[in-house]
Amino acid sequence: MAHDERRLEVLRAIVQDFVSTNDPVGSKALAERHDLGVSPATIRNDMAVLEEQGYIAQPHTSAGRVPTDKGYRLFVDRLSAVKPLSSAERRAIERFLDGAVDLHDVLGRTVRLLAQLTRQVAVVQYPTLSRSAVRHLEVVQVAVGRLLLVLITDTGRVEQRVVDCPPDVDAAAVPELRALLNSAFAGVKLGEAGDKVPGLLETAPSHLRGLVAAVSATLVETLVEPSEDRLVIGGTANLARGSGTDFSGTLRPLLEALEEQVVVLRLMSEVDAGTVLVRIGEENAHEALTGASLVTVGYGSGDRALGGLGVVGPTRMDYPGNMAAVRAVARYVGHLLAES
Amino acid sequence: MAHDERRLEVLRAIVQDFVSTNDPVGSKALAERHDLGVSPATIRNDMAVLEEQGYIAQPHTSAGRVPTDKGYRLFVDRLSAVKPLSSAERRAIERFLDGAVDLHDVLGRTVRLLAQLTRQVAVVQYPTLSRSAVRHLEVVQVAVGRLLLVLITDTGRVEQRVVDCPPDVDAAAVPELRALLNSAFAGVKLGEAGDKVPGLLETAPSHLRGLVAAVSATLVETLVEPSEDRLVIGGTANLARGSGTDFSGTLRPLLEALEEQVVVLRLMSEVDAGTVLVRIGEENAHEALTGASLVTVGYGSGDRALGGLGVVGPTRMDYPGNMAAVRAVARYVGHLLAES
DNA sequence: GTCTGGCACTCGCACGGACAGAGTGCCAGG
DNA sequence: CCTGGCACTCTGTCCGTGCGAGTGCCAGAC
Repeated sequence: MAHDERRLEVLRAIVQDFVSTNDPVGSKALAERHDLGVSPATIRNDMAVLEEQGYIAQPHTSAGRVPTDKGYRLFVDRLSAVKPLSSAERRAIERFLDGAVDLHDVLGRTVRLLAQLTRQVAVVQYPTLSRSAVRHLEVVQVAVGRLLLVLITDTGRVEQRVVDCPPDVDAAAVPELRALLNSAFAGVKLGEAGDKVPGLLETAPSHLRGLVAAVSATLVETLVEPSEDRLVIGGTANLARGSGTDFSGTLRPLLEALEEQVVVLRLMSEVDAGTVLVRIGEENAHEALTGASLVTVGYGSGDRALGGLGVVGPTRMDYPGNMAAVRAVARYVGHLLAES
Repeated sequence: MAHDERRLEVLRAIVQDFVSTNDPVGSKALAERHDLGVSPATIRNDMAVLEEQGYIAQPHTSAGRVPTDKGYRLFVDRLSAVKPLSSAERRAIERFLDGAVDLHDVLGRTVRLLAQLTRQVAVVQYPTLSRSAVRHLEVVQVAVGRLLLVLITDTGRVEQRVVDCPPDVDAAAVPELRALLNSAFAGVKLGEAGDKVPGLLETAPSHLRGLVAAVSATLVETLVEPSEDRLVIGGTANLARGSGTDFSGTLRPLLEALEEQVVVLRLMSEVDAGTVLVRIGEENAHEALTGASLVTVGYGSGDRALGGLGVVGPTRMDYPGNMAAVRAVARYVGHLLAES
């Protein structure tokens, strides 16, 4: 039936117009800006149906129509063509990310890049520790009875903890301990590090056993604990754009939720590498995100995602553009981390 | 002269009232809320003088008076009594900061704490590398022709860089290199690390010389470079407080300046440990900060400041309270870093 | 059956005048 | 030198009006 076809076309036009102008869009303007081949009156009929179905709504009786969350959802699922990035954007990605000196730098650049490309708030998660593997463990005696444990993962992440130990540990024990830990944990995914501890304790020479137990405990407790995952956030200035028409009263809770991190981290934990996930308005369980949309994707080379990244913005956002940007950046970051 | 005395009292009252209510304050309200012992008419005369001297201004002909930047300056310099923290606040500081597991955690907690105590945007600088001393240098071979250099400072900061090296480096060279670097750099302030390089190169055995040169170069270039200093920012949600009366149109540039970091870092570099520095409105050279005030102080035990911390807020802020909070937190953080 | 043009209707919003309130400056008297 | 009183100014607000945008519906055309 050609009707449904055109009705969807109308919805698409409404979304596009509203996203670019931020004004409720009326039948007349629609007919002028898009050549749908029909008159405003016909469009009005279609709009009435779309409204009845819950895809659009009018803020006031005599204003134009605005897409609802449900309308955006349909748009994202069925109506938006994949928008290829411009070559300028591709070049910007390379220029921005090449030359990063360490993981912190990579993620910092990534978040700035994403914020700039999408003009939204960008969020990048550190590679999840539990999915990273141990590249190296370093032990340094920093004082009597005090060891510093440094963990370096294959994703370039470096974490350190101070471990208290008996004061009678002599200098020779440290290299021994280091060797022991590395042979036990090197290459092991951190999520599975806990399983290695019993075996390690058995094979450890008796004079080191207490030490190994203490260090392993710290390793598993404070480093593998996934709640420790970090987030880098940037581009919050973009929230204050558009003279505050979006997020008029909800800006503060949103900023709070972003700083809290825990909400966003939970959402990030659901991402898959390769599949861009879009959450629109009310679809977000958390109240502060009710008026916002998230576009997220996992990054990481190969199988499982190392972490997530994405953007947060008003429901009135350029979904195709943001999805394309997020996907492209994630892909590039994945490659970057794989080579290092 | 009793006149000047009372005039300053009036200014103090104006600042206090305006800070707490955010309404231009008139002579009548002043006479009611503070017992200055004189009538509104007399206060009006004083206010006229204060206005002529540039300490206060009226936004509209028939509105109350508002302190100018100059007025705040006088208030901060001469009129504000040091406000001791409540015991609840002291306890909050301890509760918040104790139990931090590493430097990142300490600074993260600090920024949240400051933001919460002052209800402003909080800013904490990582300990400046150039003033930190090397505690330990670690070298790990992560691949053929690729070394990972990890630097641990006495302030608990950990930085790492990848160094390319000739592919023929054998496994035995790594511990040798590590020992060499540590004996040369341990305890050395990073700002002076560059001076040690020539001596190190001379004493190094010839088969390691190339390697040592490459590693030292990376160390000095990318780690000592002070521009690399980092900032932690929190509490930006507080900017959106007060229904946006402060920072109405200037919110965005301010957020951008904060994210840019470089502006704030420059200001931070001027701090002294122990002396709280207040910069008010137009006193800030950078345009985006023109409508804001900064309260900063250096932290660090003993002589020179390791880094700075402080808050950013509207010129209409509780200076005594924020100064007290900033000072107390800095002192506590200084102790915390000294023990670790 | 479907689309189209026309028409009456409903609101929101911008404009403008009136009004009340707050605050000031000034002046004369204590 | 302070005080009470008074006239003046200005802003913010409220209300009524007119305009424009947009809709819904209906009868007629293809």
